[in-house]
Amino acid sequence: MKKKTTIYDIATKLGLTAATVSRALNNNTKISVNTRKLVLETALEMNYEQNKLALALKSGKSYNVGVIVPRIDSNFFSSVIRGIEEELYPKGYHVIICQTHNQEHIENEKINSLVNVQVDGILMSISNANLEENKGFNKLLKNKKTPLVFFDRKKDIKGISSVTIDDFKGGYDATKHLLDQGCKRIAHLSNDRNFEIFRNRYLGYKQALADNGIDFDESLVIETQSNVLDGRRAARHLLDMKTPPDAIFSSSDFAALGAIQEIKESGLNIPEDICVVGFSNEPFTRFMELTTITTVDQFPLEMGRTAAQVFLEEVSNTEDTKITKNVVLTPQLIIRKSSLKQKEG
Amino acid sequence: MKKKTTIYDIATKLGLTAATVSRALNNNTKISVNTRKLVLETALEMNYEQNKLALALKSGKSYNVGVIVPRIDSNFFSSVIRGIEEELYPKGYHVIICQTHNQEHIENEKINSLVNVQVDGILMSISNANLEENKGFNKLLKNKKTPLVFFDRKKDIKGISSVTIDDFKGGYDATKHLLDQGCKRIAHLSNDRNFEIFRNRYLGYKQALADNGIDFDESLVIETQSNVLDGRRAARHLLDMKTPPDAIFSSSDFAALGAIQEIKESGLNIPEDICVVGFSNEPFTRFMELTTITTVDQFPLEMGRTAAQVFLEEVSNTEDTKITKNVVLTPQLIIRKSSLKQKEG
DNA sequence: GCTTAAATTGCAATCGATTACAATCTAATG
DNA sequence: CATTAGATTGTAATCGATTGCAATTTAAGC
Repeated sequence: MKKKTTIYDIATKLGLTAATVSRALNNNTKISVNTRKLVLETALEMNYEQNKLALALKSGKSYNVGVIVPRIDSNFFSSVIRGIEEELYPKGYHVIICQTHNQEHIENEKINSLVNVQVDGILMSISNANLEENKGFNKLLKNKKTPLVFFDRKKDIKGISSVTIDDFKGGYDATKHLLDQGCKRIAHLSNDRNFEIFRNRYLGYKQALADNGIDFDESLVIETQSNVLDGRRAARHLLDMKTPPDAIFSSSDFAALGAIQEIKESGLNIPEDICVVGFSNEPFTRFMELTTITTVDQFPLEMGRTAAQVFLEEVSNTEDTKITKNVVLTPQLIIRKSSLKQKEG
Repeated sequence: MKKKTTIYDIATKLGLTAATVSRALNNNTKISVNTRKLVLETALEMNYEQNKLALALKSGKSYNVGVIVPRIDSNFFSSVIRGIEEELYPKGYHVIICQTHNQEHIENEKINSLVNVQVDGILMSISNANLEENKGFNKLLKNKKTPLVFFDRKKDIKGISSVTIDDFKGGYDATKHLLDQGCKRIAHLSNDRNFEIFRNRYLGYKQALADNGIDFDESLVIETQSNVLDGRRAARHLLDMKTPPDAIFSSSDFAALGAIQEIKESGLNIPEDICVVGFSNEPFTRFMELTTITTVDQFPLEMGRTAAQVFLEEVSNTEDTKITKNVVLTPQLIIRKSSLKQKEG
């Protein structure tokens, strides 16, 4: 097995120096036309390929970017990652994937690990609402040369860029839509509101109620994980109330689906008896046969692309002052059967 | 901004040599207990972290593994990747993601690119049925030091490991199930049979027919892409036949969904008039309200884990002879409403 | 106290590419 | 023909960690 050819091999063959070969290959400093031609030809003929590891060591740039998400096997996160990969690969970057499974200590570990392999930047959706208490994270913060970009689940920290959607607007629009449908008693399946995204959806919900003269009723807000079973449980609880709600706005499509299943099994009709709105525009919400689910699209592909662009801007910034961007994408309410009552007449 | 501390910094501080520090840190050659203790303490105190890039250059091992898939935003592939990441991270590897979008030239490029950054191995699901004509791929083949593991969409190439499911069995079981339901005229939505997986599902389908005395009818096999629209088109075509089929076995859940939509809109009932079976156990097949979809589970998480294990075996193999493993997982037919006729009585 | 083996530690090369600085060569000018 | 600016190329250090071999120190044995 022959080893890879290096610039030294080329240099030896041509009676030159590695330095000259390097310069010729990089089209860089003044090199005579003949030498350059000769070097390029020989390089081609010897199948030369630049050793990226050597380059990385010398330059300190690995051309790797780390992406940290709670999990990759959800449509939302995999779509974001798709966007990131598509945007960064053409610029020469490779994308390293890390999952946290929503566990703080794993998040810590992965941050450390990525910093340790000298990624040129980290794009992440946080799993730990108290990220600032995180040792690895703080080290990253101080070390300002490695750009950090939050997407979706961000934390509002000075000097850190982020790409999110306007979750407040998403929550507001969803709720307003339910009000427009004539609903008066709208429940909300929230999630851990230590995370900005869930807090903002909740706040949007509250504001929409307030703007439309509906009293906020805390008993109608239920903290729910993003899964079908939890959605069912929450719906069951709501249906068992003395005065059940006439609509549910869920901050998760999965929980919305669970709610729909529970409601239907109770013999109630959607949207006639209860309207339901989810959040994320997961593919299955469109695939439902009877009751396609109204939801809020977060444009994950776009979010990934944008996060990547922000990273590129930061990493190519040569100024002393750090660039910080906080991009907020606009969500879109997608109205489907689960919340659209027949117009009369 | 202070730079990272290196073994030289530690050495200087202790009046030692980098070599000694290195050995002390690696617990390796004989080093006096005192020196080791001193070095370890100082390293801790100076926040020393090994520079992985330097290590990578010296050792030739990057501890990065490349994963190439057609796209990441499908439940199947993202689940495989999840499995790979979970298996490899504890062993110190990072996972680099590449998408091909089923385009040969992109696949080529990404293979080259990964080899170029000296990944320690590549796990891939091929996009190009003629991969052997691929320059970058052949270079990889000759260069036997970098393990290559196919998963799912493999090519039968000597010396290359693979992890797949038994697609023949998957196709056979699905078809047999339909026959058991009393179906006599079973159509098959296939896909490009230059890929082994689709060819094997097709062959399993044919064999099940043959074993049960049903004549194979080529006009009932339709080549279909894995998406809803193509499934609809194929179903339309089948429904328009003089003698429409009484069952459809689709090698894709998405195409199966499209078929179901088209069939229902034609006023026909599932499974009474036409039974439908898909392939992959995509989440939505379980979420259908009226007609949950019978499908074949490919255990993607397990597939990813296994592929990673095969890689680990290959990479830790010190023998001269290359290990080659071809693991075949067993698929599982999951029977749901779309194909289960009411038992009489 | 001297010899010798064993235990530690140091020296220097290596992995490949880049680059400041020095050296050499070319050709033009007076 | 000598001088000199400008064009090329070479020298050597650098990025950090590892490791074979040499050198030194320590301890043991007589």
